[in-house]
Amino acid sequence: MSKKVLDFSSRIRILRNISNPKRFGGKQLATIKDISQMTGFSITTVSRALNGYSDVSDSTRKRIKEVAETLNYSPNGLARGLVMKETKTLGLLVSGMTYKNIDNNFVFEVLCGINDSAANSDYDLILFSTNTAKQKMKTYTQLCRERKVDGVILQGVKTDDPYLQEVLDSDIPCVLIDIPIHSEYVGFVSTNHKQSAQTAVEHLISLGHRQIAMVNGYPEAFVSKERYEGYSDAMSSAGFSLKPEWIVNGNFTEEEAQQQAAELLKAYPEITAIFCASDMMALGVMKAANELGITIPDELSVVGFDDIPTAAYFQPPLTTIGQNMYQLGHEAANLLMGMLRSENSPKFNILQNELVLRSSTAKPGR
Amino acid sequence: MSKKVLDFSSRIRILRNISNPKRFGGKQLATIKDISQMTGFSITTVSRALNGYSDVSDSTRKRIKEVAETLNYSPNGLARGLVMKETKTLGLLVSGMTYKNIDNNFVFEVLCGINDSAANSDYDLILFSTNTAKQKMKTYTQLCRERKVDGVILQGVKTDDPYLQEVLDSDIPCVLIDIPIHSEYVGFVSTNHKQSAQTAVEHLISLGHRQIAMVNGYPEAFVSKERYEGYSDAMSSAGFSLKPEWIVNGNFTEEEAQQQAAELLKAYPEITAIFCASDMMALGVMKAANELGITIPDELSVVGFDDIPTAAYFQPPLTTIGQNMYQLGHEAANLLMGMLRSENSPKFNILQNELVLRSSTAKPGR
DNA sequence: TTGTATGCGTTATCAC
DNA sequence: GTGATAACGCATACAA
Repeated sequence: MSKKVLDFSSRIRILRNISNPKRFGGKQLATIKDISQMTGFSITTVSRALNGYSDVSDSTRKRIKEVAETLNYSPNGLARGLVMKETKTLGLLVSGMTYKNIDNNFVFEVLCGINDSAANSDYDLILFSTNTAKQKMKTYTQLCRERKVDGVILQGVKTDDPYLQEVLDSDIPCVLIDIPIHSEYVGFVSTNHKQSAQTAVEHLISLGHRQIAMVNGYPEAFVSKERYEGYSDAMSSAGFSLKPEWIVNGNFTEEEAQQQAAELLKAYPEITAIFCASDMMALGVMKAANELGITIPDELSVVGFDDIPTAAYFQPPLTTIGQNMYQLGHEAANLLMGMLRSENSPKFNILQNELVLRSSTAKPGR
Repeated sequence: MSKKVLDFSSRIRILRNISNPKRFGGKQLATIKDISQMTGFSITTVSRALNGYSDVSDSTRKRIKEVAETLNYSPNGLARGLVMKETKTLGLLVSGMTYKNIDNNFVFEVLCGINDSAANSDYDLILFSTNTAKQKMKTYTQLCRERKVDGVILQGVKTDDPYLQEVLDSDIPCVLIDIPIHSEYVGFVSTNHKQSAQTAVEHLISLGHRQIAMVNGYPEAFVSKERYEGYSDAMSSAGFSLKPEWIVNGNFTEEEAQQQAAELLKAYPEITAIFCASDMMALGVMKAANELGITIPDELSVVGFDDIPTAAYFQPPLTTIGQNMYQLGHEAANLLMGMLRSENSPKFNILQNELVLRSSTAKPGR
């Protein structure tokens, strides 16, 4: 029995050398086993020496580290992850990383924030590259479990995404961006959308505007709901009645916003200001106004949301609500890593936006 | 002997249930072993059934798939990678994913292209989050080997980066963006920088300009060398002498370009046009001109490079060389995956840029 | 301080 | 068509 085993294993060993089977990086990489053989110490000792355990003599450690160096040893993260139950990777499930979103810095800024945060830790990021076709095969949860990420950040998923609930129900630590849910394994980051919207509208009101319309994103989005509430609160507080027909959805795209705004401005020429739920939609509104011969800000004031880099270059430069997306990503990653570190670390964080005054708003004229 | 083994293993098993040790996702995840036990088939059969091997009966496969479904089974990518020598992940070593680069869509577009390409395959992306501090500890090669990526895309690394050579020397399949090196394991993608620069300058010449300066990036960058050559070729071909003092480096930043341009324009008021190696630097140049009371394009023509989204909103809108960064990323990923698939797949790809005419260039006036 | 033995979850080889 | 079993590279409980 014992003999047979030896025979078999040695046969394998020979085969392995002869046939040079497929292996990582093409050629054979050094393992702790190799170091063990070269130094004469057991793989246990090698492992502990390399991992900085105290119960190994200085001379041994020195020798082992030397050999590791000369062999150009790198630990195998897969093997380590397999036994450690921890991979030091964060999953990123980010919508909007596709061709048509290229003009939208939003996602990139968040990404930079996450990346910078991870760079200061020992985590790497894994970007789940999925499209609608692939999504049908694997749920978000499956992606995370196969890759064994320690936690995941979700950005741009819709509140009614069927897979979202599955992630929330799972026990994968998770941080949501702009979806306010927190529980044992779930946290979130967001900004004060409602209050910011209110501030934006109050700014218009303080300028003397009374006839203020709104171009929102789409109703299912959490941020749209919040921004709408801010708008309506500001209007109500000022004693103005809400006109449902003055609130349209531009689906966060420039084109739809332009079209919606054109109809709005034609049907209700009394409108003197429009609050938009994104800068790109504000751009659409400005284009619509332009085509109708309405000058901004003299005849129409426009406020955006986001403060994308381009907003400062619009004609006229756009007054908008500035969101610090970089910080949002940064906080998201920090929050997640905190959750991974301890049970009772904070589960959410709400950042404050600020009104950026430029030249697209003025007193109502004409 | 045999008995002792059993004793020990069962002790472990008990311990494992009692102490509920740390495990992925908090709770126990189903493995093929569990499926094996529930169905009564061996783990070998389960593995083959799940992986679609033909030598398993239909009824068996059906049963196994059923149980896998109810157990909510997901394969463990770590274990699989360990034995398969393949992880289906591509590494991304991208510089410029940090706070100060937020305004630069360049990186994001490349990323989108890579991401979209990966989305149509079975690869995921791993973003190595490194900073200067961490870089001192681990080389790019070490990062790749630890994570066992199948290949890596390098973007924004400098030609003189000490770690670059190490990656090239390693046997990790690798695609470089804008560094023209190819060998057995190395490929690259780039655009026709030199010819595009030439085209840009020829455009200025055809407008009647003779006194054309250049604001370049920094000398070590491959793209800067190429763009300089395009500039000098165009000048030489037109019979104009090159004035070294008219060629300055703005280090690809708006600020430095602005400063350099200011000095240039003050020292040589005869200059009627400036070719810039990036749009952000062109913006700096335009600001410098503005401050000196030089109007664009009447008194000074400016051409940029990149065609970032904002360029169309500059005042005046910027004439520039349009690079399709999305496509660049897309091709990079495709190239790499092709190399992973077969030995003799193409190793490089050079995309064509195009001149985008806007309003920052005109006939020399004054 | 060091070594032995076992397991992490999967695939591959071989025998039946 | 199915099942033992070795192996991937590493970490760890325990014995020595």
